[in-house]
Amino acid sequence: MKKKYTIRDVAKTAGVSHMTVSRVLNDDSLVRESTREKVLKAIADLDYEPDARARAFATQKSQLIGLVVSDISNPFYAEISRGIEDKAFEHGYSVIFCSTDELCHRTEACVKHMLRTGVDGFIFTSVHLKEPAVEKLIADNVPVVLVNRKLKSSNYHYVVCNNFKGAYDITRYLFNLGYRKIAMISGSPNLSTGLDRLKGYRQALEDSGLPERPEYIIQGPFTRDAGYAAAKKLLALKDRPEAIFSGNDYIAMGVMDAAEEMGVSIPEDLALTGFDNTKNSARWSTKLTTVSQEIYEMGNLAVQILIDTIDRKNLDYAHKVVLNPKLIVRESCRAKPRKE
Amino acid sequence: MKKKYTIRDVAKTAGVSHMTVSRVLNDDSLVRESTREKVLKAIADLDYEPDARARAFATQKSQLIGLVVSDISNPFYAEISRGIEDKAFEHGYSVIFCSTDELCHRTEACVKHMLRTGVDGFIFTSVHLKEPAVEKLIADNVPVVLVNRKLKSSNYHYVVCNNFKGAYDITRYLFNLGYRKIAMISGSPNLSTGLDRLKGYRQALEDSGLPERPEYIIQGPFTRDAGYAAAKKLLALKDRPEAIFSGNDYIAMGVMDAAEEMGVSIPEDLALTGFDNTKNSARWSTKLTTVSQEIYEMGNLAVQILIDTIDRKNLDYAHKVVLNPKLIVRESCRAKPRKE
DNA sequence: CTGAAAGCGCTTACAG
DNA sequence: CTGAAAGCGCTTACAG
Repeated sequence: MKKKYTIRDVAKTAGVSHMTVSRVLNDDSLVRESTREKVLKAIADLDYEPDARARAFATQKSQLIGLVVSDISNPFYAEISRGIEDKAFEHGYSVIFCSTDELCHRTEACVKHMLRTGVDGFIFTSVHLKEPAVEKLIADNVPVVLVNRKLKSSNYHYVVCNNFKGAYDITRYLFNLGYRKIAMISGSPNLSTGLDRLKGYRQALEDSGLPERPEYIIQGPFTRDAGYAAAKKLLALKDRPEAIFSGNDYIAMGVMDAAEEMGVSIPEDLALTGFDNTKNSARWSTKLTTVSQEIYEMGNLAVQILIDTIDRKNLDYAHKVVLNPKLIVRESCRAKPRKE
Repeated sequence: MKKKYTIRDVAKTAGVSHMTVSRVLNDDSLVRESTREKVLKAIADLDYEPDARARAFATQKSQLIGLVVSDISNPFYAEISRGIEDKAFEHGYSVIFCSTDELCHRTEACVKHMLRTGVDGFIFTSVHLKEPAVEKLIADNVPVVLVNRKLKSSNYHYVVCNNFKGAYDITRYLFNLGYRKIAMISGSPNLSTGLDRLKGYRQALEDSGLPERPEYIIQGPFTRDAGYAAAKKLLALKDRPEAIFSGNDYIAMGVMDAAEEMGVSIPEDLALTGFDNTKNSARWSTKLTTVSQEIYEMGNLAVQILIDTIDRKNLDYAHKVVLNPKLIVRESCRAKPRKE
């Protein structure tokens, strides 16, 4: 690196005190215009850059947001991250990220790591219903915003999609298409997303006057493999479901794998839906009916709330933002043919 | 936030000087075991956490890596990012990221922003052949590693895929399948990836004794839309190509769109290949023959080199790592049928 | 509008 | 093995 100039070098060059330089740097208006110009010239001449670390230390603010995410390479989270990044940048914040792979001990390690790097606040997109490390931060009044998923405990800031409604609507949609044997491959029950979607499905069954059949509900991780395994089971049932609501699009992808392997045609023999409207899900071997969330916006909003919290330390009441999802109809399900 | 204890509070509690506490914190071996225990107990009792900002200031190191990326929400870059993150975490570094959307002025803004946040070094995954902001950093001896793409200038650290070879191999593969009319929809010519893949294609044509036909080469951005537009043109030619080598998988996706629209069947009427082996490209409406790169590993290696550079300031010679790509054969192209 | 003083919480370098 | 001194480069709060 080239040799670093300090604020005092600039001051000497400009013939003022270092305090005046500091004022110019911070756009303090209490500087005579001619003085400001002298200082700006000195800054330009020396190609001076203020020392970020010194400033962070003096102000007790790093302008750093810690983003704890399930997996940055998962497109869903990558899109949230982009929403977070853009808004953070706008406000002069940087965001550091850490992937947990959904493991609580990694969440804890990430938090510790970020505390050591000195973030001003946290965004979590990947919490389980219980997550001690996160709950401790909240209890300590560290600025925290949750995105996508919620904790079981209640008083904190969050931005989520109305997963209950999304699941309810899509199940009702299948019902309205004429299906009565509707199975659900739900995500993990210790995640708020999986839980809420399951609740929505159940409520829709009830409101449709359909019985809940335990063998039609399979819970597991939100993965293609889990979807594949679950579909193999469901499609092997004697009384096979006519429609499957998948807890997310990756699960639906696994269902497609299984269906293809078992010679089950979608949508002829099986109506299939997903959840999330994952990028490109419109282009899979069968175009997927699904539920879209405003993923990017969730990230955006979270940063807004977080920065408000950091600046105002206004932790008296919790921001609870619930966005509405939207049904996206594609070819993977169509009205049930009236055979018999 | 709860009230912060300092190193001096711990010292007082433990009945030692703050220097001794500092030593314990930094695993300095020159501390008597009994003293160390006293200090550790005091740290635990107060639930003391060292102040990251003060430490960064005192050591002149933030343990922060700046990652400048085209778009974190693009799965290709998200995977590189994950490779970077994991290795960084291992070494106690955090990574802050900034997306540029391939715009030079945004690269510049990101660099400025990261300099202000005080990173110890940079990783760029998205440079154009010329990128003044990056070249300036390199000239100033700031630790920098490029990943995926190279600059035109020569003396710096980089980790890339052998794009020339990947393109060469896949073009030869098409030739060996019996195709003679092979078009290429290349990425942008001011990116090293696009350029090298085009060179590989050209060399393969030459070595195959095939003439280069200008109307068979279309250059543009690495996007689905660009692929679509280019394919519309190519497929409308009087002497239509029998095979299209797409500069990346997204372009190939656009080709599929165009082919579907124009009633051209893949692989029956048109052999198609991509580049990158994008996740799930095995599951598109037509499974794509493509070239795979070790994306995650590129990120991993880059961090290794960057940290070496930061620690040793060993900038005398440049690390140039070139990884070999691999041909992935799937159903989107098959041997040319011998008709006439 | 400008400056001298004190301090943010650590670490480095030296003394013992 | 332990401690007193000085300093990293800024900003905050006060004085003028």
